[in-house]
Formats: sequence, structure tokens, C-alpha cells
Amino acid sequence: MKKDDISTEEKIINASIELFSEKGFDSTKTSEIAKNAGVAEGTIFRYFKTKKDILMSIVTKAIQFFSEKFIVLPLNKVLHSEKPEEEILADLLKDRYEMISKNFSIIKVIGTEALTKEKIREKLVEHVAIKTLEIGEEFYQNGIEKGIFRDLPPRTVVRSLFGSIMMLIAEQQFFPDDKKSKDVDKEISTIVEIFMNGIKSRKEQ
Amino acid sequence: MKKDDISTEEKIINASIELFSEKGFDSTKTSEIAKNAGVAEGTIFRYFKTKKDILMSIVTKAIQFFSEKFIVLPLNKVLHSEKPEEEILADLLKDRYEMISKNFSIIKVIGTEALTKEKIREKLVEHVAIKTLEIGEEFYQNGIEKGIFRDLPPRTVVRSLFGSIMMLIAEQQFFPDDKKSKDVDKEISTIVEIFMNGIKSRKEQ
DNA sequence: AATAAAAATGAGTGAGCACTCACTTGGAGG
DNA sequence: CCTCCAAGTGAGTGCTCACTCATTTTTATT
Repeated sequence: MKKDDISTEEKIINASIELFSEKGFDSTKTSEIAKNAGVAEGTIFRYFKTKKDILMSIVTKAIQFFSEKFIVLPLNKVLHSEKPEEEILADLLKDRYEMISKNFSIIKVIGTEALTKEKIREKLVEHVAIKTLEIGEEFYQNGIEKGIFRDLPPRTVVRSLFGSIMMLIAEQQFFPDDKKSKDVDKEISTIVEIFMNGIKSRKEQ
Repeated sequence: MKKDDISTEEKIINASIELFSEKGFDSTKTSEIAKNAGVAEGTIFRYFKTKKDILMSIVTKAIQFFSEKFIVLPLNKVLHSEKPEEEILADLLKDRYEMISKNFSIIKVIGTEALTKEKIREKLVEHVAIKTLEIGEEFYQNGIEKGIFRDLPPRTVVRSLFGSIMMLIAEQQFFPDDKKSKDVDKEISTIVEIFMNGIKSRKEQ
């Protein structure tokens, strides 16, 4: 009876991600995970020694996944492209946006847990944040040297861009009612526009 | 023996904020709150019916506090100032930065809980987010009409600014090691600079 | 100083829940 | 068809922890 080719372990992981992201790790009972995964409670503990192990397994797998997606992919896009910087930036933000949105449940779980668990925060910093920042800063530094970008602190620029995108995603995820995803492209273009040209009106010709 | 004029209720609240922000609501035991507050465990339940009531009391008080600080104060600063917009913006970001940093524990608690508890999220949106956004958007809209700002969607501008500041604060709070708060002023000036003038180099004269 | 009322205490209780384990089921190999 | 083992089960267990309450301590009142 190999119904769906989705392993028991995966069923448990998927159910856990969904429940952890909805209700948080502590408020999720192992009995609920079992019910949602369609397995008996005892089965969970044949695959994971403790409930916390489920969380750590999710976090570890996800961080591996993201360190690829955030680092390998953008490297190619950014460093081997002949497009104007403005477009590279828009492309980059757009597919980061999509990646984060698509995996929002799992990111929410990691983010929530990182707030109170130093170990998870460290993993996140070591495997994702530092390298992402480095690439972003390098991209900006190159732009400065090519005379495309103004000489501003790369860290600040990258951090602000990231904050802008994250707030957009947060708004869409937590309050999806108003406009939905229809003008995401426009939103991202506007953000690029703000960062490239600023908000100050330039009356002088 | 009125040692310090700090009431038992306040001692409990303060201990709770500290512990909730460090370890999260669920992982904090009432026995720990009691020890940290310097009272017996039973005393807690003379002031709060349940542990959850402590949390809700913190959240409610904090939201009241912030809806004042975020709305009344900026209204005066922003709408009755003769300074150039650039300076208003810098002032505004600076004291928002300070306010958030100073109250980071409590904001972290509310933020963490808001991620998984709809009721708290709703309160936050209703009493703080909506009005803050409105004021921000109005400020920007006025600027457009006065010809100071470019005609961009106010919501996007305000959201991005907020995201930039929040990421700065997050970095400082979670990784305070490197440079500490010494160049916060410079960071904020840079953010204002980015938003006002963009990052694109302008070679033409 | 005596009395009453309010506040504080902390050992005890029971409910909830992560985890165990003796047992059942499914299916591969002979 | 039987055997055997891995995979799965779920009632049961014990521990943790929020909450209670009978008792003690503090404060206010006369």
C-alpha cells in the first residue's frame, strides 16, 4: 500500500511544520501532530527521540535548504549578469520574495524559535545571515567601484533593502485580505525605485 | 516596610516581562516568575487569575502605552514643525529608534506572541499599526503635495522605512557585540540619506 | 495592645501531555 | 502458506507545572 510515496517521516515533518507555524512549538501537542500526520502517536517517537528533535530536524533541514537557495543561486544571478543593476536588483528581490513567501510557514517557525533560542539563532546567523550579507555587500561594493552606486555603507543598504522586503512579506502573509498578491510586482518595483532614486523630489530640471 | 514604592503587582509584571522576553511565554514557569519577583508563587495568583492573564495584562498595558507614544507624540513633532522634511524624518526615526530600543523586551514579547496568537495580532493592528501607518502616510502625502517628495505610494515608502529601522534595531539587539550603539546616529542618517536620495550614483554634473 | 482585615505564603493537588512498551499488522523471502 | 522482522499502534505511565487553600504574617484601626 504505497499510496503516495510520501514517507512516514515526511508526513510527520509536514504536519509539524504546519502546526508549529500556526500555533507555535510549545502549544502543539504530539497527539495533534499524530492526528494531522495520520499516524499513531507512538510512531512519532520511532522517528524522533523527542518532540524537540522534530523541531531541530526541521530547523536543520531548512537551514541547509536556505543556505543553498540564498547563496548559490544569487551568486550566479548577480555576478554573471549583463543586465543593468536596476534590473538585477528587481529580479533578485522578486525571486527572494517568492522564495520566502512560498516557504513562509517554515520560515515563520524558524524565526519564532530563533527569538528565544540562542542555538537556533546562531545556526541561522552562521549558515544564512552572514553569507547572505557578504554577498549583498559585495554586490553593492562592486557597484560602488563601477560608479553605479553611491558610496554608502553597504551593510546599511543591504540591511534596509532586506527589511523593506521582509515587511512587505509580513504584511502580505498576516493581512492577505486587501489587495492580495496582484500588485506584488508593482510593490517590488516601487521599492527598487525608492532605493535607486530616493523619495526626494528633484525640481531642478 | 515600603522599600521601594514598587507594588507587588509591578514586581510580578516586571519579572514576567524579563522572563517572557528571554525564554518565551510557554517556557517560563510561574515558579520562576515568583522567584524573580521575590514573592511566593501563590501571591501571583492573588493578582492574576491565570498565567495567561499576566501576558494579556502586559500586552494590554503596553499597547496602550505605545498607541500614545506612537501616535500622539509624532503627531506633534511631524505636523507642527518648521524644520526641513529631511530633519523631521531623521528626528522621527531617531526617537522611534530610541523608544523601541528602550522597550525592546516588552516589544519582543508582544511580537513573539503576535506571531501565533490572532487576538494579540488584532489588538496590535487595531491600536498601533493602523494609526501609525495613517500618520506616516499622511506625512508623506503632505510632502508630495508640497512638492517635497516624489509621487510614490505612501504605504510602500512608510512600510520600507519602518522595515529598515526595525532591521537596524534587530541587529543591535541580537548582536550587540561589534560596534554597539556608538554609530547609531550615523546609521540612521545613512538610512535617511538612502531614502531621500537613493543609492544610484548621479554622474551628470 | 488588642482586634480585625488584608496580603502573602508554600506545601499540596490534579490535569495535561511527552514519552514508553507490550502487542499487532504488513509484507518480503523461502 | 509459513516465518520473521520491521513498521506501526495506542493504552498506560510518570513527571511537570499551573493553580488552590489552610495557615501565617503584615498592616491598619481603635
